[in-house]
Amino acid sequence: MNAYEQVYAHLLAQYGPQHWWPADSPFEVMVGTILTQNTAWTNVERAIAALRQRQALSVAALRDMDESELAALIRPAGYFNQKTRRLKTLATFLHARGVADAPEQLRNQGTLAELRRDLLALNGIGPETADSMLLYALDLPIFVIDTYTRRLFYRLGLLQADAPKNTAYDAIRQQFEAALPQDAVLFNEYHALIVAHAKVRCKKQPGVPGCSGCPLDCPARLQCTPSF
DNA sequence: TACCAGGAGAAAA
DNA sequence: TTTTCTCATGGT
Repeated sequence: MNAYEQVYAHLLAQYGPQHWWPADSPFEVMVGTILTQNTAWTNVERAIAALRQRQALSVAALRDMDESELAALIRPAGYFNQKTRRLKTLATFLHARGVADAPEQLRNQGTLAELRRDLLALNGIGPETADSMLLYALDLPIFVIDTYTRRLFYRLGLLQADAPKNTAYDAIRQQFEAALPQDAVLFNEYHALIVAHAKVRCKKQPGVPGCSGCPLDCPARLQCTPSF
């Protein structure tokens, strides 16, 4: 068992299955990936709830909706003007691809690499958002790299350097994918567990060398000694 | 009050 | 090419 598999086993044992993504449909996942950009999930939930109340969680509804109304609905998620444009772009894309009624069918329209390229070409969809859609909405085996992933694996010494957010995304992703079986279910659970771990707050003696309060690194952002 | 939260794109250096 | 700025709300 390599280091990446050991970390996964550790996280799964500690936190259990996370059952991500928290959504009722693949399209809701796609909407959520945009709404959660640089935003706490609790705020996204408010926006999703408003969209559901308005029966707007469909490609057609988002395409047809007035921009000002859409912006008002997603206001709790922040960046509402930006995200309004991004949701409109996504809905227009899915409609153009002929999958407005079943967005999950997008997965049958090309290889993983082709679909990723097409999503990245859309304004407002970067690597993390595209990969979240591919993994959590389309069940395709691609590993999502986010801030939590970088921080945890840098602290564990499994990443060479704490690379800036705008660089080395694909290099880090490929490092994970090379070390693990190409399994969407595994990638799904692994990333969700990393997020679950990041949200935990250390309650023991953080900052003390050798602190055993955390199994991997200190979620309190302090310098507990990483251990397996 | 200041900072952070499941980023991305444009502008500036 | 790399770094900085902008977008914005809600919780702590």
